[in-house]
Amino acid sequence: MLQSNFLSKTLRKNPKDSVAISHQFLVRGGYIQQLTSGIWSLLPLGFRVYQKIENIIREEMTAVGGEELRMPALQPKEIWTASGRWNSIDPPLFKFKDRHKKELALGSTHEEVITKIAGSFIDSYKDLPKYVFQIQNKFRNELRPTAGLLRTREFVMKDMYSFHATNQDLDAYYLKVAQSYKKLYSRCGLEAMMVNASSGTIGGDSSNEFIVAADSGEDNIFLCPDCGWATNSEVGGSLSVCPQCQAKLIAKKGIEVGHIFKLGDTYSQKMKALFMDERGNKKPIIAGCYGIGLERLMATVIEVNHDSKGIIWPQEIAPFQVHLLGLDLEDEKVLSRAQEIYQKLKSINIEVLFDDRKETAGVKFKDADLIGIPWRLVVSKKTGDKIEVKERREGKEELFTENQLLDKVKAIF
RNA sequence: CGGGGUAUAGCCUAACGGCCAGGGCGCCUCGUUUGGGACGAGGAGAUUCUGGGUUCGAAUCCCAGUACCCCGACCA
Repeated sequence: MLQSNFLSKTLRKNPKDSVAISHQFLVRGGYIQQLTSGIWSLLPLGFRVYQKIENIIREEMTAVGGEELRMPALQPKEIWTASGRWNSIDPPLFKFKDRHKKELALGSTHEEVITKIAGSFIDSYKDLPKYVFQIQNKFRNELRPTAGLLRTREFVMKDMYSFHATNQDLDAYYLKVAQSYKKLYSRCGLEAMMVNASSGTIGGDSSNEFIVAADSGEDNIFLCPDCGWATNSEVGGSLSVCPQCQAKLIAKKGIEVGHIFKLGDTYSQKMKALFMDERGNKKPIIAGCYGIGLERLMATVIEVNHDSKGIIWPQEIAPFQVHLLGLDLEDEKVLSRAQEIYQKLKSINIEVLFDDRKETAGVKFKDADLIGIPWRLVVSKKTGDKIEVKERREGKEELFTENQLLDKVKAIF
């Protein structure tokens, strides 16, 4: 991709009212733009990162047996009155009427819709278990959106739902999903802790949150350094000692990047999603649900992967794998050299962003730091027929020949 | 929703109640530059959020509305 073709531009100054680092760098780097409070566009650069995260999540959910589907954002009032949540869910639904005066809502979560679907196909214990997920826009009438992408009113969520004949089967699968969550966060460059959590208005028997430690986070958690037990202060209160091993707990701030629930038969009971067991008894289906907010995950990555100059993307979700800066491009020899490197990298399927703009070296370096692609290459008069290579995170510059560069790149990606 | 704050060009901002709302970034033109946000000259770009009020005179003071931000609300 040629940087001269970008729609967005970088900004020198932080947006006026911005506080969160991720908010500042995402806007300044040209990744996102605000439409109105809590509602954001993902610009081409931001959308590339988003798509990488989406694909990682899709892969991991598929790996634990999930089948992808898509449920509607527009939902009728009836299913929400059936579950008893039309007026009680928090944050509230965006509600409105269609031209026939029929009441509708924009879905903030999909337990109602999926329970209706599952109930219609699952008749017997022989039909269980089943696992489905979607990656879809959610709408939440938040009291107050905050911090750029960290809390918004419209966002994309991966929501997975599992259906089981027994609580034991749910428990086993729940652990499996929890493991896949850890793996997925790690692929995104994050270390997430699983903590005991409140189930809020989703309901159910118990739930766990995945928290990434960050001073900018708004969740307070207590963590046991010895056995790894952890809880959100919402449920744990102000504990000082681990209930499992009596070690002294550590208090930390963090960002919630996922929440999984053992719903049990909460929705199946209310919405009559029943199956017949081995003895011919009708029973409510046992369910679990598992959610991740994608834009929040993206912002959280930046909260814990940046320096004073800009973002430092982890390899797997960077918008491009390498950033090639062409300096002195008015010099024919340098220009054709840079274009040659650009084409060679593309021909071995490296995602390369080529800064071919008519800008000074300083501008290109500053923008590269801000945008945060993990590997920076420079071709200029000074580098001659070599290529300067620098890792965004480490910051040491090395001169490579073309073959050394190609070998290195093949080894990394 | 309760509390607090802000609103001046695409972005960041200045302006005691007093001349034509000033500057920086970005944008256009010309020239000089070119390894860490270059320099000079010229140019375009504003209903100072909206509506009322006070005043000889309002970006500035008052009232109302709106929008956005921050703290609070068991939120992915």
